[in-house]
Amino acid sequence: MTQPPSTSAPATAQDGPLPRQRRTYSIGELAKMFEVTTRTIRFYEQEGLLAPERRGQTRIYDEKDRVRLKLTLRGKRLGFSLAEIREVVMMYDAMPDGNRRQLRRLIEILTDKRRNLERQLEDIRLMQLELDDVERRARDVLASLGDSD
Amino acid sequence: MTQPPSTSAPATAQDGPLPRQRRTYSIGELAKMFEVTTRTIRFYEQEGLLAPERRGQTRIYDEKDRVRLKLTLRGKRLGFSLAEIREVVMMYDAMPDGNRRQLRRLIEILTDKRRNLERQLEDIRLMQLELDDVERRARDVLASLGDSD
DNA sequence: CAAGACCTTTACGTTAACGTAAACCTCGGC
DNA sequence: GCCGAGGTTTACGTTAACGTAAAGGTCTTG
Repeated sequence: MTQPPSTSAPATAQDGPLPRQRRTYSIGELAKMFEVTTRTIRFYEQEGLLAPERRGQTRIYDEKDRVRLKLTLRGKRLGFSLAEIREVVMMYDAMPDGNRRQLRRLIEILTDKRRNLERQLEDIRLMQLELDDVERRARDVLASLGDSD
Repeated sequence: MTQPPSTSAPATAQDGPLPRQRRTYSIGELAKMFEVTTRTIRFYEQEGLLAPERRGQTRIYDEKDRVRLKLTLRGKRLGFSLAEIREVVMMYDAMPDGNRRQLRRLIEILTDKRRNLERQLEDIRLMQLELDDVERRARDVLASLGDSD
């Protein structure tokens, strides 16, 4: 790295409503932090999951962006598509001035996701049992191999 | 369906080692059973995850095949690739006459998968908290909307 | 024997989620 | 002044996991 990890300019006295820790990040920093490529991060922006500020051409990410990315990647690990993730994220953002219909729709989606997670929990439980079984057998065979081969 | 659900011919007296329930399935039956297309099932075979017998041209699936398919689909729901699933499945099959190196490798893979599952468990827990939070906020906003709108 | 219902193979099409390459800008340090 | 480490856009390539015809075989039921 050529520059020290980017921090914003020290807050002056008359700054806004106490921006407690106004740390910012470059795209490269985030990439290393989450072990993804910069391409991935730019792609997520293109897909409407991130919207960093710009200093000239350069993207500047703040805390909110970092959290977004974290949640996005977590969703991915759970097998959600970017479209699904965006659906929730965008509705969350639009929530304050959402109308009844939108809010009910959001709650509906959330319920659905939750059902999904419950099923995954069960799947994991079953899968763990399977793995236990396979490993036990493998160890048995290994032991029975004794000192031959 | 034109034919009744396929069952094998009634076992004759001198049959093998007591095939307790020798039920068989057509590709269409399995497809309905698991809510996938026949294309998917044929694709899994092509990828080396299934190997049904043939009666002429037609595929005949037995209990073992059905379980395989079930496990495969469960793996998919957990975000495993077909390649990963095949890796475990094939090693499992090759286990009895596997050498030490293969067995150790299998156990290694299993440990890795298990780590994966643990992480998913944590991800799910966190994701559930997020969803709870979002839903709570949504309900708050909805309530605050009172009778307006 | 014709119509369905089911099966088969072959093969090209599609989508999501990036990878990869080219060509360029820009800043700080030697 | 230029070099290297970062950043940028544009655009074509790739992979997994199927979807979607098209063209044909087999059986049974009216």
